[in-house]
Amino acid sequence: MSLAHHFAHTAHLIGHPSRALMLDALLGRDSLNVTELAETAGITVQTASVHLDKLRRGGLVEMEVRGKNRFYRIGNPKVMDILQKLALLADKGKSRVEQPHQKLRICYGHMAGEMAVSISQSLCEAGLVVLDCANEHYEVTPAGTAWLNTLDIDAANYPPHSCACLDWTEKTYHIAGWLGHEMMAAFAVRGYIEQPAHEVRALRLTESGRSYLAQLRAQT
Amino acid sequence: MSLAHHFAHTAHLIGHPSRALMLDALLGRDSLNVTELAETAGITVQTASVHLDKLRRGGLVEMEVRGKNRFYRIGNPKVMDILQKLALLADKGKSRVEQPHQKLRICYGHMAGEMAVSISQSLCEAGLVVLDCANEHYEVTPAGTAWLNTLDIDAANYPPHSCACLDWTEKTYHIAGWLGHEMMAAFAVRGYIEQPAHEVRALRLTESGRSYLAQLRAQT
DNA sequence: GCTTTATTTCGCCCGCAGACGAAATGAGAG
DNA sequence: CTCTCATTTCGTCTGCGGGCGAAATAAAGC
Repeated sequence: MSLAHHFAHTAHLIGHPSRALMLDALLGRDSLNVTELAETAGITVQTASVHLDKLRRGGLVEMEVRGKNRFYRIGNPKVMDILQKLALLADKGKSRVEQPHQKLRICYGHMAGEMAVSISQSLCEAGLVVLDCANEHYEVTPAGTAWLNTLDIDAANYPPHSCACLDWTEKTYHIAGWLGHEMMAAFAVRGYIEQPAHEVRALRLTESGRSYLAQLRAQT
Repeated sequence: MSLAHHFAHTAHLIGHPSRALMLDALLGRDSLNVTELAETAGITVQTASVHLDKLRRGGLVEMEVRGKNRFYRIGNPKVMDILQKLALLADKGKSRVEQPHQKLRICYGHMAGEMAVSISQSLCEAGLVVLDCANEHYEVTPAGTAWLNTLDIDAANYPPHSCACLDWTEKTYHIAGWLGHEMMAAFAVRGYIEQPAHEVRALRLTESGRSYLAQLRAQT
């Protein structure tokens, strides 16, 4: 009576079309406000409001009041995990994705996961960026600026430092902010990383990406 | 549009009270027929029938026709996993169950998981049972029969061999069939194993159980 | 063949979750 | 203070999914 109640409640929250659409929208992005979420779900704001409140009390999303906006985000990595597993169960028999590569995940618009952490460390060791733990940001060195130019990224258009993000599972910092965003975009364009079909926030390092990083690390 | 649809559908199936109760009932036992499941969920047979059909098409349960009965069971270990994770999300903040002990799980009425595999291997090494891989069953040796007597189990009441079950995750055999069932019951009565509250098909080896097994292993 | 038992299909009813409009609250901006 | 924008609360309506009774199907026993 107790256990069934528990998982039934959570599943019921996820199982609703409108709520599912909002959760889906939150998977890729950092955080969205009520109006934006209502729009993506195709419902009015007041309906979205009660839905988000239920999701929040169910522990599926977190809310942060910023100004007159209320931003919602998926605060718990377990939620991502569950949504992914649920989706994989749905089309069983069709796509036979056995072990979803969770080594690279999109973390609030930048890259996260094991691979991203190791990438960040590689760049650190190569002297392209410097991690400032006290202020929780990365600073781009002159060598780093030059390197970014080879990726068609002009560091002059951005602040001199970019946010460092503490990964949930890895417990180490990795590059976030504008640098993380641009890096991910550049890597994706060049085919260094790709997003497998039917995967939530999962990225895969391609063969060319692997060799590129190896070459980068060798230049140190 | 696609991904949200997928996990929403599966979650919707789980999220219904009646269906959740039936899934819960299936978690502990091997397989149940429609009538039994309807009774545990507190609904009529015809309603349970359509629910079970939905669950089956959703890939959450499997059906086996045996005589005029149709037995349903949870065929996919991922489903157990998901139900457990969903339940853990539900009462987050209350019970702080961080790492559910999945080392011992009830597998279709017998014991499974790491611990069960190691128990089975211990009995093998102690010469109490002999694994026959070709026929996928365990044979009870004379020494094993004597040992079972100390657990108030009379091997004479049963066939000379008991099914061997290939564990999903462990990829090795462990004792199933009547022997697995009786062993689990005997161990539970003697307090060697216990079922933690709020846990799905999870068993914990108690202190006395640990020492009992150590003693058994030492007798070899 | 008929009977019994298990399950599914049909058909209808009903409650309530979810949807929106309107109004209230909250939180800047000027 | 007022105006505006974002969000929540209130009140109300409606669609549809889940529920059951009745009937159809299936499978075994006699």
